[in-house]
Amino acid sequence: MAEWCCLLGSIWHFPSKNRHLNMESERYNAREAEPKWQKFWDEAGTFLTGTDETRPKYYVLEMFPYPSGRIHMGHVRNYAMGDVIARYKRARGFSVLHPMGWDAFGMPAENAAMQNKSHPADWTYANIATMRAQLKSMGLSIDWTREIATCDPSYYKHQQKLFLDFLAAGLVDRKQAKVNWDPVDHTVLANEQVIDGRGWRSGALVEQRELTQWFLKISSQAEDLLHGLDTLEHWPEKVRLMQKNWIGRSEGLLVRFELVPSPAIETKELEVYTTRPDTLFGAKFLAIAADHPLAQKLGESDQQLKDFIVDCSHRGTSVAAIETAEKKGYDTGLKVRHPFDADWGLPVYVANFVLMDYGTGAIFGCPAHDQRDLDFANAYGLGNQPVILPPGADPASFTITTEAYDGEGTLFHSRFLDGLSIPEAKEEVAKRLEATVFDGRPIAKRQINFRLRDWGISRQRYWGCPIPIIHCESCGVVPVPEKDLPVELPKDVTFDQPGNPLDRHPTWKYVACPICGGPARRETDTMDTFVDSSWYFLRFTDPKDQAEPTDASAVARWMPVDQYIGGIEHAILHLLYARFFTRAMRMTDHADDLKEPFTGLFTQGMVVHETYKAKDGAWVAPADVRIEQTPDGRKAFRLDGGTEVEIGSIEKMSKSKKNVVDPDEIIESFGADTARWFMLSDSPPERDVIWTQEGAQNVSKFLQRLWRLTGELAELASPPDMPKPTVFSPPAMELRKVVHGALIKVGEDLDRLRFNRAIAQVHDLANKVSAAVGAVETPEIAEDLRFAFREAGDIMVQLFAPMMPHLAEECWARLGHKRPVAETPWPIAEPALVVEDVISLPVQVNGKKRGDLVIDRNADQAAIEAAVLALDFVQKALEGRPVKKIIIVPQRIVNVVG
RNA sequence: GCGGCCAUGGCGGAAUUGGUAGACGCGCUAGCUUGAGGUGCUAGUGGGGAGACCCGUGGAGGUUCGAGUCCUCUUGGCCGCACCA
Repeated sequence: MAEWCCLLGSIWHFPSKNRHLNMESERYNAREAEPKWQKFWDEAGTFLTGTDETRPKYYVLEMFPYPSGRIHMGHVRNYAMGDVIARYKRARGFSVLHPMGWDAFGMPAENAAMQNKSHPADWTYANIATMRAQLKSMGLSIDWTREIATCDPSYYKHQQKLFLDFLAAGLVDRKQAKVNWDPVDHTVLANEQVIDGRGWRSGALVEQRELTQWFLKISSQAEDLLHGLDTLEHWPEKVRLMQKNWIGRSEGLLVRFELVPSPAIETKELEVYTTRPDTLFGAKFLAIAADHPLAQKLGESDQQLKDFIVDCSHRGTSVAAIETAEKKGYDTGLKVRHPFDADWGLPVYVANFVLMDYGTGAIFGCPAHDQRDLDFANAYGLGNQPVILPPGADPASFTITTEAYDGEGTLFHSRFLDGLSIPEAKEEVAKRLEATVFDGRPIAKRQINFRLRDWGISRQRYWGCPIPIIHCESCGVVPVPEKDLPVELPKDVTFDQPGNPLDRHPTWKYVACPICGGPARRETDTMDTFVDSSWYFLRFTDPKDQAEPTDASAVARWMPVDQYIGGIEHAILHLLYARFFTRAMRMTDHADDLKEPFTGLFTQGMVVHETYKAKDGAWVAPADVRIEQTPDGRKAFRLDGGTEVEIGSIEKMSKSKKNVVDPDEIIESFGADTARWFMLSDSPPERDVIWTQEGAQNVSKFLQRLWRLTGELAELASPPDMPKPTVFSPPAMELRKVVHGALIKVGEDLDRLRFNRAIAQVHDLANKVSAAVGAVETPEIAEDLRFAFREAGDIMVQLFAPMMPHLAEECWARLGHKRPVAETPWPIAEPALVVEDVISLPVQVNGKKRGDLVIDRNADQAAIEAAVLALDFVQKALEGRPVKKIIIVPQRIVNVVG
């Protein structure tokens, strides 16, 4: 063989001779290998949750899916990311918790039941079975023994217990409230579920209705939820900011204005909330919301006002309506006295821009320093009086016409406040008004306000967690005794009419009162499904516990979640509710001393795909399209008929535009490893990734290349257990440096979730290892080089194992290992290998690179300076100018200034 | 309207966080191999120039020995909130 090689020496420029044979004889067959290894891991229990308490724990969690029927590419990306982390951390020596469950309650199951005349439970569990099989075909390192479904009584039983404990702890409220009523779904929606005035699911225009509802008092935790954000350093800044704005804390003053007595009204005062008490001397009017009690009262005897109020309630909630909404008001004829001057009367208007559900539903208007107030004042000729003088402005000439000034400045035209800064003036006004008594109480009170409202959880639906309450005619609202939990959903329900099947069930809702035994009925509302997902991550720490929702020691062991991964669409709702639940569960002794549920949060981008449109305007699915590279660029043709279709814009995968690809088909044709690798390569994980058929093919080619390269390495490598030689020849040393360099970089990248970079490193490593293999001229190579090839093969496989676990196992076995790579510790880099004795320093002259200086790594400043000045390209670039300065950044760069 | 993010070759994107711009991949070009079903390999590939070199990170300034990175202004795109007093 060696002789033959020498005879045909030139052939070694094409080391592919071997490769070619490998390629023909043995392609990697994902379709066979993937199920084989999935079965192996499953039977070996490789991914059961680590029980070794001496190891540090790592809890990695992807947002659990709604069982809609089939997984989509977004799931593939989400779970591929989580799985890479889980596998990597496991290899790094952590005890890993990586569970999976189902967010299984919700309206689509009821909609499906209506359409198919089936039961929501049947539909849901069938979907779960399908999707579980699909997820398993991805080769995820999940501990399936911890699987939970929120629609299972063994789960919601504990949720009912939590509700009762929250109730006892004063964290639950039942009150009449104006709610968003979805007339299509026949249910109440949270504010957050109303988008542009429409139901987030049905798209129907939402109506306002007064209903008695159950609320979780999330606003009681507003301050803590806000402060907690500061501790969440490993959350995206964007999400923290969104939550901060959502909570919407403001510091202000409640001020009671004395009403000038009028025959129309008995009320003596009008209370407003303001964050700008400093501008009180710029006040020109008061305004109240159309649904303010005072406005309602006045409207009873004033038809014009009544008409105006009705007009306000019809105010559109669409984006366009708000943008074009004019400031409108109605003068009530009432007057209030200025708190600092009883002779100063201010008119009271009903105004369409004042909101009843914020503050007190009443404001004082200072037109000069608030744009809305100015627009209003200009419309009704109320004038304006500037009281804040911008820095450097002339007090004699400073006026406001159409633009309010809300910046920094000094008080003027404000009597005793003149000359103060805004904060000083706020303080002074607060102090004085707190000391002023009207009608037996201070006229003003400091108050912190939040935009965050309590969380209404009542839903008039069947497929949700029943609220464990019984309404008794004599005892009132009675909690279901704990021994009677769970309150299970009745199975015999129909969906042939709109509304809540529980409410019209013939027997289920009629029960005896647990207290008096008298006739009573069950609460027929069920919980918002966001409740289900607000504590599932805690349940995962001990999912089989029959007695309690959680176990303190399990919570202590596993919580918080170290890395949580999901879509940005949950930035506010789910993540805020989960943070609230963590607090509420801690207060009711269900969450140990847990402060925050998720230490690290990562919001991944979407999977997008180009769209295809036929001549007749119909969308065409990618599966029905063939892409060709033509001299005129990429073109798309229908598979049936071959007519060309237009390649349209790249959009989020959606059924309506048909630009979806089915994970099953991808896994069937390319394998899970290819799908996983594609999802992680090129695009940074937080950005959108564009799925293309060509891209998947390219990944598949690279996968085959890794397989062939591993085969070559297996032939060149020493046995797995060979001791490390003490001396290495230059080629062996070179290879080891490359391999250990890649090892360090991939580790850094995976630590920082930079999967795209880690993948680039694997590509680079494969290129370099390939070159080293190609440089071998004879199969009889020295032991030290054999060791280097052994190491190169092992480490290369381990580096891509988290991303392509099935291929990695197959390659690992091919390299002669008996134990699976999934159970092999991460390799340890030898840092000494990465340090060069001689380094190449880039040399700049006046900031422009002119060449490199090769010099001993430990050379001192003087030696470097001397060597740099001796370089001819430096002298040339200096063009005879004297050297003013030489900047040496150690190990980095040299800059000669001349 | 308010707040935030982003802008780098034909494309996706790197850039040790103020230190060699364009790693890696795609695409493209040339050649070799294979000869039929999703090949493989080698070389090249920011722009200009024959060349030493020059120009280049949306645009205009600035700070610095040195700026894709920091500051100011500006243009374009994306996202969140939306009359929250």
